[in-house]
Amino acid sequence: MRPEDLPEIRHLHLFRDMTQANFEALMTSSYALNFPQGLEMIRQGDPADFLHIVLEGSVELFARWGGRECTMAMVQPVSTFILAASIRDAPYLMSARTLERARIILIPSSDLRAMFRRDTEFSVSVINELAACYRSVVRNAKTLKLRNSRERVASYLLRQSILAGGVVSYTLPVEKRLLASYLGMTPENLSRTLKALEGDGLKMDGARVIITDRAKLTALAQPDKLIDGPDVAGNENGAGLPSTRL
Amino acid sequence: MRPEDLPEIRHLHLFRDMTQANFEALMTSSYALNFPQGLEMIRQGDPADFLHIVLEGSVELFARWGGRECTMAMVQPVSTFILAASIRDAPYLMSARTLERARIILIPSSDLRAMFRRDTEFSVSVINELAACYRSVVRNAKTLKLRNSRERVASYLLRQSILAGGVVSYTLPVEKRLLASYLGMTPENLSRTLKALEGDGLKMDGARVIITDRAKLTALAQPDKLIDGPDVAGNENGAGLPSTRL
DNA sequence: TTCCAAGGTTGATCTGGATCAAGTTTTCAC
DNA sequence: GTGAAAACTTGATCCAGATCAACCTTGGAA
Repeated sequence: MRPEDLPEIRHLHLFRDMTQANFEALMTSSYALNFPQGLEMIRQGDPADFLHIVLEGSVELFARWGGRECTMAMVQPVSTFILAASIRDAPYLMSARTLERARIILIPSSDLRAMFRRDTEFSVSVINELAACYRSVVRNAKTLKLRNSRERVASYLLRQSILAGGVVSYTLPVEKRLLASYLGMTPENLSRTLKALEGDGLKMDGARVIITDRAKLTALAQPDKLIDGPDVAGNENGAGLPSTRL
Repeated sequence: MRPEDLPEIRHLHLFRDMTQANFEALMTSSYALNFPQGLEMIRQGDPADFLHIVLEGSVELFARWGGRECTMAMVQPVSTFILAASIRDAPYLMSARTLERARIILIPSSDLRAMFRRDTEFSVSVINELAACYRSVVRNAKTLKLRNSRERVASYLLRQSILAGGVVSYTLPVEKRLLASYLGMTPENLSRTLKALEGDGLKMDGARVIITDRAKLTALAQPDKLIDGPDVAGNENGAGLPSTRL
């Protein structure tokens, strides 16, 4: 691991409050790996031997069943992922692959489990982190069950604009095919939906999003604190399924 | 609270490992309530002032958005629910109503948060519980995104049969309209789907499920450890979204 | 610079599941 | 027991979104 990696990790909510000694202990048993683009570094079903942290690049969490596959989340730096599996010493429920060249920290799950028995502040951080992850997936499930695809697209685009600081225009952080899968629809349908949203306050130019009439788009998306966030408690971004940042 | 309530609560994984003194402290600030059927005791968006435990009866967790509503989980005794919201001191993401007359324990969230700073074993239990809840919702999301409604119905019915001990015949634990909403479909569609599954190893008689050809039904449902469980680690049943027990 | 593969769009068609509208059965309050 | 409301079923129809197929666009790699 590079020395400059440490402050970035230490800055995460998960590791912020533990003692320096314990943090260093955890880091000495950890190591960093550089993965090429498109590498599947976690296969669902495998034992969760490591907690992962993305330092650079980005990662897709996805699920397979039978021949089908769907995107469950995209993880951007700096964030942890698959915390729950490491903690329960259980098989990964999702697979992970790099979306681009990525630098990943691996922390042995067993060290993690030993640590939160030793460091109370760390265990409190883990609790907060897990609770935040849980709420994040619940929000996700709510969107899937309560909204149709046009509403999911509109609320996603608005949320991204807000996360970027309320900007009127921004570039999609991920490929459209990936976004489509995340939103539970086909690429074709996303393409058509984006086009249909012109006239409802949206304009697309390639991967560029332009909100031409925020009021109109908002009326359609009906954003909701309890689905689109933000969560009240300071969640930061060390989350497993950061739907709000996707 | 009645004295006979205590052992039942103490038996939950969440409270099993804390010291007796701390358990008693937590219980003295808690109280029990009896709710009539159909009462909405939690409204999404309200502050999560209490952790809830169902001792008797059953509870539906559901979500609303705009005019729509959907069932997110059903909670059977003895289980906790809305743990994550209490811990984060955040608004409930879901509403809850009694499905029948129910006896509920309320534990003040603030006491809960204070307690896991004092009792390490308890904080470990909370961590395990939250991780289990998280994985439970992820499984749920996987079913919703990867399976069509027929597959969701078939795998649900098989899972129930297995949870009941691999029985060939059992009674649905909940009303069909509720089950339909939980499975993300309309009552009409559930009704038709159940009928269509006759000939694939299933026979319905009112609320009674009869598995006439397990192999055939299994081939159709393609049950998967990573969706339908059980989880490897001993999860018991003190979970927030116990999809495996619904 | 050119070429090719992958991503994206567009159109035509199909279909799973929703919706609407009657019935029928069950449940439960009186 | 009886009546009324709620749950459930069944049929007819509709539509959102999937699928299939063709084409265009973009971004690297040689």
